[in-house]
Amino acid sequence: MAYCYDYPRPALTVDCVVFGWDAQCALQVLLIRRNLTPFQGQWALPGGFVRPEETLEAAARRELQEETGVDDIFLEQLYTFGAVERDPRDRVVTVAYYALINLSDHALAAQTDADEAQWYAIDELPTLAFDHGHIFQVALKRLQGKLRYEPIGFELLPQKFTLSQLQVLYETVLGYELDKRNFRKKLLKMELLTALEEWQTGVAHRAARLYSFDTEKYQQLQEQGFSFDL
Amino acid sequence: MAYCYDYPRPALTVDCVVFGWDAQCALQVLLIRRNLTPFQGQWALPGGFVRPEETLEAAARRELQEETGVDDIFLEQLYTFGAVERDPRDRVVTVAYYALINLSDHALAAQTDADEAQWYAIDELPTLAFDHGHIFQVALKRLQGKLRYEPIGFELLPQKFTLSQLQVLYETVLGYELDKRNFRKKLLKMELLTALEEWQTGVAHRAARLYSFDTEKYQQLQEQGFSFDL
DNA sequence: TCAAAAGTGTTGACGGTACACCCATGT
DNA sequence: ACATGGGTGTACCGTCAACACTTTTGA
Repeated sequence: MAYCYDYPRPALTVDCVVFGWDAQCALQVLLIRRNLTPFQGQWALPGGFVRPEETLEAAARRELQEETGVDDIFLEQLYTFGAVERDPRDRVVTVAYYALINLSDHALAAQTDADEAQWYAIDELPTLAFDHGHIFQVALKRLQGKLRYEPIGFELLPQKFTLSQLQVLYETVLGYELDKRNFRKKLLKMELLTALEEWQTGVAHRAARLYSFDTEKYQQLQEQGFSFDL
Repeated sequence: MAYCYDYPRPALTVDCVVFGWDAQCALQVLLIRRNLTPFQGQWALPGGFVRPEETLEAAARRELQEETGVDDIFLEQLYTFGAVERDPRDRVVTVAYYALINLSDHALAAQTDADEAQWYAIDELPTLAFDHGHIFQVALKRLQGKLRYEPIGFELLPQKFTLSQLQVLYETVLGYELDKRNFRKKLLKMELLTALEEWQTGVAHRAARLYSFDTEKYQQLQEQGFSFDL
């Protein structure tokens, strides 16, 4: 396609806030160390320029793959940031995405370029380049908001999980405690969890039953007007 | 600022889905007739290119002002649309906003350029240019979703309104009926409405009391963790 | 046998829903 | 006087929150 519209164009990038959940039950964010100016050497969200022939989401997935080896994960558009001075060198508008991933299934692969990628616990983040600190805050707030009324917490857990793991996830992300009995009652009544005939292993106490989230059932119920609510 | 990043750049526009509510209690959308190719002569959402020195929201407000004379209204980012072929001539990414306005207070001013602007009832929309039909659908769904848990319905009404007007607004936008007594009880219990010593005029029956929405009180309550819920 | 987490029910309070009639006003 | 919408209360039911003990297992 030709350049039909002759106006000066802001540059357009995508940036990803990738949330990970590990076996130590801490919420983490994936950062990369920049090896280009500006902010060379500083930590930043993975991201990069949108190419002319790819959609925004495709650009986000490509950058994630290139910079961190992460593939095939939950990814959703967050917000588009367009402050004029957010990049000191040029006008750059960025479409931010947030992603959810469980660290037990997706180890960080070797990166294809020289950037260093690393997980940081969300309460120990270094200072981030550009307005990435702000973008992270918006993403965290969105995650907290969505957790209660959409079943996205399961994206952070392994496919098979215990109810306690799920509860700790909710408590950690939301930042407050939940009653064990009420939590279990509410979840099981929704009938979205499949109780497996499998149990937790490697623990020094009674093993908990494993469950899996029934995506198909959720879609069915959703079409009938059901809406998830923690 | 110089062009520091040497990549081909998609063009960047903003488009606005402006919802209006009129005295006939119908939800409307503001459209303009295009006088440029592509889609010349077709109806489209108001919008245009983002200039290098303005934020996205500023661009949206400027385009609205230029094309429709509309000023100083509720405006919020909706979503960013980046399908590769959404503009047949060039790669154009658009950041969509939605706006709410009450038609009794804001008549359509004379437009500063030659575009024709017009309100359409949302169930009688013409075919729209580009993917604007899709953008409108997304905006409508967002409006329906937000109406229930944020007090944005008041943006569509005049500053002083009756409880029945508010109820009709909710019923129309949400698409289902509400119980009069329960609706009033719930709203008044929130203590967000100020009962005025003023009454509806020009009706051929008992005049209803006018209320106004107390924005300050809402902000106070919000800081204390209160959340609006229809 | 001890430690550590798994698993399980009941009660009281509150909020949601359903529902019908009289009142005020203008024509 | 009549037509039109304005305005009001109660009873039932389901959902949410609070709360403590027994069971299982590995060390």
